[in-house]
Amino acid sequence: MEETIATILYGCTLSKEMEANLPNWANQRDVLLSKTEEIISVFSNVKERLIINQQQEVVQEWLSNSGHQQALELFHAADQNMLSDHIATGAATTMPFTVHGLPQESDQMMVGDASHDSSRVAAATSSSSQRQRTRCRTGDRDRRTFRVGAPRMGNLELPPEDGYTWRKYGQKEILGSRFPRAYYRCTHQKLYHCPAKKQVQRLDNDPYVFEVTYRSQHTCYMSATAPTVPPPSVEEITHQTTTTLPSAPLILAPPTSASLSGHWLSMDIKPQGDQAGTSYTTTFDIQRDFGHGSVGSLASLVTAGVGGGGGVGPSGGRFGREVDYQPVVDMADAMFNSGSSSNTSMDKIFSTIDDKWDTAEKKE
DNA sequence: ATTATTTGACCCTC
DNA sequence: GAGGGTCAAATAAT
Repeated sequence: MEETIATILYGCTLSKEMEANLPNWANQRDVLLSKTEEIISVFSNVKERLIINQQQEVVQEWLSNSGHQQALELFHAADQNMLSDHIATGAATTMPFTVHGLPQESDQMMVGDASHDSSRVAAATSSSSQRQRTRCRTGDRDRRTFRVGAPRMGNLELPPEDGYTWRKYGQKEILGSRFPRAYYRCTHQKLYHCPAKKQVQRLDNDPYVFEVTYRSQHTCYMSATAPTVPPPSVEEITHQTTTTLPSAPLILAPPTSASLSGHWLSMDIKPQGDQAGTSYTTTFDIQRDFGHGSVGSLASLVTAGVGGGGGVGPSGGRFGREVDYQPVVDMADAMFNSGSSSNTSMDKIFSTIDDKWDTAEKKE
């Protein structure tokens, strides 16, 4: 932990250096890019360390408390990339932690039609054998479906956060499902024309599991509410998405620090439109990010707008009012995973940017 | 006053 | 026409 703190302090030093030299560097894009990437790198490192610690603690605590020998085996299996077998045999039911990761394109690619997704989901969530109609709406082409565990304590209605702020715009009873389906869109839809949406539905046969379907990509990388480490919760490990174009490139890859910083530095936040025709089916298993390997997957996924496996609900919302964008604050915010974004010196530095954005927004 | 949620109605696709 | 998805007015929370 000491090493982590030291890394944080180093990152703070770099940030202060940037703050102090900002007037000089303002016109030196390359320098800004370089420095920003350095800072991002440092804080990404910090974040990974923290995530590792948290996940390990949660897993160990749960295992020690529950005495689930099967889960213990599962955990080790995950560590050895053997989880698919467990899932296939039904062993992987619930795990008290959230695991996000990148699907491997080679992992059990399933050829399917996006339009069949809802049918499949409905069929899976309904005990009845009622056959659902196939649909293929325009927006169905970019869908990624995850199963996310609901918290076992507290408000069972709310799956864990996924780091984004969503605004609920609808709810509908679904034929053959006991529970209604909730529809969410990105809170920043207006500001950034962010097309991201998600649907959340509780499984019929397991009310503790939500099926979350993400549609379209986030174009608002600078979330006002920074990506957060989901609380310890049960998360279905099977992730399923559908594809009409098996050869379509996966867009689940997390943004590189360069790509992210590119967005952040340039403030070039433009609608990227739907990734038309890029929906896909991928079934993949728990990621092997515990204790080793690439641990930044969670943060990366969330940051990338991929919808890293879960979360629902009126996050932000009335419990966390939307704030004006403070790009660099958010950047640091995201890196720190804090969610608070005020009272920093960065505010002053970028207040002009805020003003400009506010003005632009009011013009609309 | 502002922003989010709820919910019935409407639209779109099959 | 059926059913899923979205809109938008009403309502609630802050």
